[in-house]
Amino acid sequence: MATEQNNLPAIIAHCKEYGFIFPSSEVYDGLSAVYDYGQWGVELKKNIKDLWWKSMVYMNENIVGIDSAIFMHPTIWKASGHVDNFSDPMIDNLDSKKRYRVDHLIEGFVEEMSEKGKEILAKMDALLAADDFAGLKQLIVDNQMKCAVSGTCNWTDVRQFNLMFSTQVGSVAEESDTIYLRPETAQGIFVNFLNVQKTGRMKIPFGIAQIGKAFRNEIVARGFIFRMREFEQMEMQFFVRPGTQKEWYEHWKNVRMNWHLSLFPPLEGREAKYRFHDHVKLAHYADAACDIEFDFPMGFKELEGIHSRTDFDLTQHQLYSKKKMQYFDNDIDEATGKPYGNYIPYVVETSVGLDRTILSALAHAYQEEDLSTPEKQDSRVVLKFPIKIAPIKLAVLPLMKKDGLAEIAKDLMNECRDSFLCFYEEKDSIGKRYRRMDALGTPFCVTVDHQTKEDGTVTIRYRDSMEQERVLLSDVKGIVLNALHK
RNA sequence: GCGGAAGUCGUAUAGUGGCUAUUACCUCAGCCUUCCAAGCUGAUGACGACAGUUCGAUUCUGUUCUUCCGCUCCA
Repeated sequence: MATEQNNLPAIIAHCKEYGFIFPSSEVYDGLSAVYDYGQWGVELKKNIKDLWWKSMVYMNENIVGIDSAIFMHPTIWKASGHVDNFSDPMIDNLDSKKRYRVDHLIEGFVEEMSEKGKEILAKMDALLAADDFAGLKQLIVDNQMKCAVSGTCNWTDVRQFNLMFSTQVGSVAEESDTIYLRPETAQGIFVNFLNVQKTGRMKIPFGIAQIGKAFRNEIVARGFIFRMREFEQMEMQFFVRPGTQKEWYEHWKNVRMNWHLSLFPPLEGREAKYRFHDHVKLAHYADAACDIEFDFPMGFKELEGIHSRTDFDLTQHQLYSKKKMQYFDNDIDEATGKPYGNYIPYVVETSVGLDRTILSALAHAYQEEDLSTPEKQDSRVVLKFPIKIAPIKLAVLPLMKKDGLAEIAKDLMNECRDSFLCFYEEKDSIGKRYRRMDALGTPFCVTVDHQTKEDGTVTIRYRDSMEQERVLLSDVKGIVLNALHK
């Protein structure tokens, strides 16, 4: 359980005030559950993306990346099951305010019936197939199906909630021209499975990684950037020989958990911020699934999903596209002494929400520290980002504008700027500038003073400890690079 | 989508059916100072939006948008 208070409102305000994340279209009152990344948020996002990409693609010779289009052939979403599963007719009870999936309500109703039940189910299937919502409501009312909570038959009309955004391609608005914005990035990998396997001469087991936007028309989108209508996923589909999926599933569970832990190691004396949550009820495509959950300000919530998707997706695409999705495995099966031969690979998926990872980083890093002494009340807000994801790595601050200190500082900026993002500031007192950098999460500040002109040293000040030490001006770039690559 | 609550400068706040809408921090310009939010002078900037009632609405009413809390949903 989270023992700290929910500081999400403070984080949201901080993100806006310091240029990390703004409500989208704010001058027009905003757009529900859509946010824009500002000048520092975009750096944070980019750094996290790079870390993930490096750990998945660069560190594994059998994993390559792609970037597939957001627009895809409409049949893909029929094959994947999204057209059917994403658009269930729903009905609300007006007294209890409970919402039901119509098919669940009716199936629950007929559960204890025999002959009459089958009759009703047959009717329901026919009505569902015909998209006859009025008929479905009539069926519910005629049979006096009651809400389990309120016990009444006071129902709204049957409504359909399609969680996929649609748009038109081409000038003629016929149904065949309706395409969907992808609700997940995975299908872009599955439909390119053979392209990548063949052109990359990939041998199983191998993986395809992708970072990209996906869109879901959520009925309820809440929790700042936790659940947005437009969001970004970082995911990898790992293709394996059937029968080995279990061990690969366990392998990726561990690898992915360790990635999160390496980014945010557990603080001493504190409970772990991450945990696994195994799915008991599995989705239609999976034979094993779990979430990596993070202790967000609003409690433990899903950050990443690890799913063993079997051969469901590739089989479906083979069925709908009428193209073979199989792989020829030359390795020798010890049981038979012959090659494994043709098969449709099984898939283990790791899929992490980029925006959620950003929120987890913010939640982890955001701290209000009391620095009061007996003489003076004082406090600071500091973002303790790991150096690798900090938007600005180094702030260069001349103690004052005069006496040529600014020139030395600017020379240092020019030396460092092609290696990492630097920030230059000469306004206000040095203490104020340090605190401003704390609020942005900048790990290092160096101050150029008069002594610099004499002996070529500067003060380096550390964000987390607030300690300062004297180092050679010529060493500064190396110190930052060293910390960055540790 | 349902129920509840709330929207005042960038942030946090005060207040009002009627005078130039309060204060602090922030931001900007200048002076002074120079190693952890110093000081002085000045400046920018807000009643979420649209209607209605009214001589007059930021204030009352309605609608709408957005946010938060709870439900619901979560392939």
